[in-house]
Amino acid sequence: MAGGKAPVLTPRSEDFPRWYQDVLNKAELADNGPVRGTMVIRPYAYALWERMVAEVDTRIKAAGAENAYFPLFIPESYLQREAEHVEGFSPELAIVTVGGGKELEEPVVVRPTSETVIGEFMAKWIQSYRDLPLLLNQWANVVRWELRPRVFLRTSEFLWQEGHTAHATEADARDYAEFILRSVYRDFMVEVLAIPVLVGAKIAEERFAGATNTLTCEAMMGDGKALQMGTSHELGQNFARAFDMSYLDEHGAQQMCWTTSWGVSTRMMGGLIMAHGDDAGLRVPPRLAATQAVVLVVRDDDGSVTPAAAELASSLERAGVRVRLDDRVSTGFGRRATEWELKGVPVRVEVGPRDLADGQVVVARRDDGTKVTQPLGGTPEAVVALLDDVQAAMLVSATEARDVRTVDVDSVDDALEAARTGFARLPWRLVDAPAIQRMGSSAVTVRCLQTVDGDLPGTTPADELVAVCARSY
RNA sequence: CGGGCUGUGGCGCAGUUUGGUUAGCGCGCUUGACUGGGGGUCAAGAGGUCGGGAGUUCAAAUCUCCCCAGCCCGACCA
Repeated sequence: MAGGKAPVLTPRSEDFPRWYQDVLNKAELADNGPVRGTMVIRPYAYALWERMVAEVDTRIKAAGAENAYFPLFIPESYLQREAEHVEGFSPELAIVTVGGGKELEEPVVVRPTSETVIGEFMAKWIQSYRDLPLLLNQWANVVRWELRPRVFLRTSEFLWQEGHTAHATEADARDYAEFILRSVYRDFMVEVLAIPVLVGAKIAEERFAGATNTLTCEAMMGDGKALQMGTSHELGQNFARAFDMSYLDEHGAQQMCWTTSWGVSTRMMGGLIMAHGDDAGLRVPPRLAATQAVVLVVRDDDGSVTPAAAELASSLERAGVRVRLDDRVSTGFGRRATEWELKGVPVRVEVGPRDLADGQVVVARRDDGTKVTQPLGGTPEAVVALLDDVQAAMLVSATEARDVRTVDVDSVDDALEAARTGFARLPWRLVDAPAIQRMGSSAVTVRCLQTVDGDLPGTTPADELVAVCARSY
């Protein structure tokens, strides 16, 4: 009991990838699927994903986009209409050649992304400048055959949201791509996930296949590596030309559309785990949590504790808390406390006979592990307030953890050194082709370009930009 | 595609070199008792075509051959 008990998880500092695997298993988040590279998302993790979907979907709708659904199967010929697009995606395509027992005349591709099908239909729907902008989104699964899969971070099939828009002008398309990045993605990640993200532009080599500009939200994980959490692309007129998305303007002249696409995926689950997790497991920020508080019956010898705990859970629910009652008193207290910690439930309310006798409960917060006693009557208000505190504290600590590992440097050598443990901010003018080569051989890449004060490049001259360099997932 | 390694209850492994009776161990699971404020203790259980096939042998997890699957490193890719 005391002392020499094996840790619940492999410590993060000992073996980070192993720790990640342990969290997936012990917190009952996911399993590997039977086909290599696929994953099974278990109920607890799926509940978190549903919360992500709800929050992101609300923001997407506020940005004016409407949901629709396009087919899983795409004619192979569609992909081929945009040269860079097909070149970028062909190595990771899953292609169906047999259907209904017969060889297909034209193979169909399992969508790796839907620019092409959606482009085809947008072209059909857009006739006039009055049809613009056309703002669509779909929630779907996509398939990109992966050789080095990792659950949530890189799987052959994953769930995501892909937005596709068409605009009358380049400026309008650019503004919208930026708006999505800032007001949908960054806002969600910072406000709900409590993960501070850098916004920036990808360098040409890292752009989406077929894009003229790729914007990104980059987060730092607990081991100092970067994770691309979301992207928003300006597609210029590449897809508009390939699919003939054109319209008549107010002067009766034919014009070509400008399009964008943007997405976030189940990869965010991996980001959540690696940005907030600790040696006791996952830590879920309250605004995301499907279960914000668990009321834990410590023990119940005379049958009086469970009803009191249930009543407390009801009052928490009435106060707007997403709460769950754990009255499995036949399982040891320690076991259950550990389980909820592994799952990262932000607040745990412990109720036992001793507490009831004293007219109080013990309230434990997951983020920093502290416990306080609380008068029974005032618990709902206290928990509501505490959830806000936890949310704020998690963002602060994640931001501090990132900033401590972020260094301003002025040489490639120093950047390589700094990238061993975190992010290096290097003047972009110092990054020439040989420098990219050198960094690449150390698995370091330019994650994004930003202005000096951390904003999107916009029209800032290239030699005033900062390149954020890091190892990445 | 090249090199290396591994397949044994749900998970992690031992046993294979030197064939030998009912194939073990830890975790998990079931049942019960005692417990209970941080993975509690004890006891009794359930669960295995030893990756697949062929062969050698009185006898194969163990030796031989073929096949399959997975993992790691390299290459490639993002």
